[in-house]
Amino acid sequence: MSLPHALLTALVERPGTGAELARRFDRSIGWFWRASHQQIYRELARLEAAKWIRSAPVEDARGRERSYAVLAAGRRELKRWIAEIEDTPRAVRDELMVRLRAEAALGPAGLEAQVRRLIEREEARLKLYREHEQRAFAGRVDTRERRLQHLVVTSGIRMVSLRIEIAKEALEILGMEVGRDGES
Amino acid sequence: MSLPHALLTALVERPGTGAELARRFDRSIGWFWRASHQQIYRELARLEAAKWIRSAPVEDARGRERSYAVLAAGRRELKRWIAEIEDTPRAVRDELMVRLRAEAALGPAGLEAQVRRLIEREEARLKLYREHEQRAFAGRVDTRERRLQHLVVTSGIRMVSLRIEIAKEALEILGMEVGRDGES
DNA sequence: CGGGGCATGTAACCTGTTACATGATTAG
DNA sequence: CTAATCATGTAACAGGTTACATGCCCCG
Repeated sequence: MSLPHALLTALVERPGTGAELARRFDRSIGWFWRASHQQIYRELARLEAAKWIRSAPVEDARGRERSYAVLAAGRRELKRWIAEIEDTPRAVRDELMVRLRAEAALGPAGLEAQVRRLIEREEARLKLYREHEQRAFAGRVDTRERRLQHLVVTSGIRMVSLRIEIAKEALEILGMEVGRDGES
Repeated sequence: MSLPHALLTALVERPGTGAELARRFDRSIGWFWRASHQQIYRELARLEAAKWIRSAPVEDARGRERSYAVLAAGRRELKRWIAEIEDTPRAVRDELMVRLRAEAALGPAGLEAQVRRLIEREEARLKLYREHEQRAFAGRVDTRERRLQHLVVTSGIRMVSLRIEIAKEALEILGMEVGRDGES
C-alpha cells in the first residue's frame, strides 16, 4: 500500500494543505497514484497521529486551513519504505482489456464508441503530460534528482502513448465484419 | 467495477468450477484483472443470486465441486456492460513510480536492489506471456474474434516490455553518484 | 447580506486482502 | 492409515468510493 508514502513524498517535496495536495495529486503525483480528497484527509490524520507529519493552521487563512510538513520520523519511514521488499506483485486493472475479451466472446456489442471516447480522453491526458514535461524540464535534466523526476514524467507519457496505440488497433479490429478475414 | 464481468466473460468462454476459474485467472484473464480465490467464490455466489449464472454439482466430483455456467440474463448483462459508458477514468497504481519519486526527493535509499528484483519478476512474466502467445495463436489469427483475443495478449506483452524498459533506465540513473552529471 | 464556492471533514458502503476452517481426496 | 493437498468457503479488517455536512470566505 503506497498512499501514505505518496503523501509523504509530496510533503517532502513541499509542505502544503490538504486541498493543495489534492490539487497536486491531480497534476502530477496522482498520475501514478490517484487519491480522492476524502482519502487524502483521512490519511493525513493518520500520518499526524503516527507523528510522521505535523500540521499548523495557515496564517491569514480563510477557514480552518492547515498546512502539513514532514517530521524526521516521517523521512525515516519513507526512506525505509523505498527499499522495502515489495512482495505483492501489484493488482493489475485494465477494463479495456476485459471489455475486448468480452466482445470477442459475445460478438459485436457496441464497444467501438466506447473505445473512441477512451482515445479522446487519453489523448487529452497525453497533451497535458507533454505540456507538463515542457514546462517543468525544458532542457534541464542534469542532476540525479532531476533525471529521476524526468523519468517518472516520460514514463507516464510512454505508458499513455502505448494505451492509445493499442486502443487504435482495437478500433480497426472492432470495425471488421464478423466472419470476414480482413486479409483481402 | 469489472470483476463480475471478467468472470462472466470467462464463463462464456467456457463453463467451469471456482477453482478452475481461479487457475484461469492466473493464466490469462487475470493478466488484466487479478482476483484471489476468495473474491472469486464470493462473486460467483453473487452472480448466482442475481440469476446471471447457475451452478450444478460436478458429476463424479471429489468433494463439493460445482460447475458454473452463464444464463441468458448473464449474457444480456455482459453485452450491456461492454457498451456502458466508463466515466471513472480508472485508478492508476504504479508503486515503482512512487518509489522513484520518493528516492528523488530523499536521495539514495537503496532502491536499486528493489528494481533489480522487479526486473527479474517482470522478465519471468514476459517469458510466460510469450509462451502463451505461441501456444495459443501460432500463426492462426484469422477471425475477428481471434484478432481481438490476440490483441489482448500482445498488449500484455507490450505493456510488460515497456515496464521492463523503464525499470532498466531507472537502474542506470540510480547507479549515478549524487551531484554528478553523468554526461562526462 | 445572500448565494456560491472552497477547505475540511463524516458516514455508509463496497471491494480487496489476510488468516483461518472444513471436508474430501490422493500419495506415500 | 496418516499426511499433504485441494476445493470451497468464513470472518475480520483495511483501503477506496460516494454522498452528504459544515463553516468560512468572497462576489455581487
